[in-house]
Amino acid sequence: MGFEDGCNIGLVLGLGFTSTLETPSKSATNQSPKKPCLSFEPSLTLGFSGESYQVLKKIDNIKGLEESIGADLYQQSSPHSVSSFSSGRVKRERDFSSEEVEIERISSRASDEDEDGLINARKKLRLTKEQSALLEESFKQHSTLNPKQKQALARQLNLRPRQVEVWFQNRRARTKLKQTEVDCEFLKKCCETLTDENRRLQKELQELKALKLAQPLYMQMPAATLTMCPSCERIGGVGDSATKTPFSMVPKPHFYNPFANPSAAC
DNA sequence: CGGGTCAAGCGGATCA
DNA sequence: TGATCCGCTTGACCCG
Repeated sequence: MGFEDGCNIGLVLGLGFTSTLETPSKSATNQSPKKPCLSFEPSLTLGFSGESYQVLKKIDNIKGLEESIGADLYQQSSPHSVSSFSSGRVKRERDFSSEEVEIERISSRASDEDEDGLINARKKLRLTKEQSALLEESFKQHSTLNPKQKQALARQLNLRPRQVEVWFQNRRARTKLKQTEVDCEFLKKCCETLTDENRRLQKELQELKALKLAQPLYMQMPAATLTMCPSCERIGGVGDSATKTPFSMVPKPHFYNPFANPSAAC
């Protein structure tokens, strides 16, 4: 990655992020408090495709079936019934309550056979605009759901609770991925800045070294130990440089030219 | 046809 | 021990 290439400068970066994360309100959820809610809000857009239209049509077609089964099996009418794609894989029944398993069992009956007579064809569910919008709205309020919220949302959206749960999981994953990309870009810029700074300091060091070689021998001492004034040849202490000594340590690694700073204090 | 998107499955970790 | 989360992956679908 380019980031690693750019960092090959012998510097150590220590960076943290605080401003991009915000703690979600826990009042309406019983989820783990350790989860940060990212303020980043990538937009999700779902276009209407022919498939979506088909899904809606199929939903309409099974409305009557839903009513005949009963209100407690509301999910049966959900798009899942059109997209109940077990695809031959082992069903993950531990994610379902007994009610959900029953719903799954019944809905599979309605979905495993489509009009083409295909059995167990895994079809991809595309959420409608309305479903996505409502899920997004709910996600803005809290990025995790407690079981009651999940149930309510599923009922509202005509989806299975499991589908709502999956949508939230994938949504969190997308948010995290997006935030990681943002962090990566930020670190790249930091790395570039530090590279430039390092280059500048190296150049300054070279200039200092060249200047030092050009000086007379008695001046070729480290600035930190240079305590004798070259003009009056008085020895000054290191500790009281602010008041008495003609030479003092430079607090910052800025260019120090002894010729431009003659022993005016003498 | 290849790559992107996204719903969903699976396995492991964590927690009450 | 069950519920839930996350990371990784799969597979269907869409698009240029």
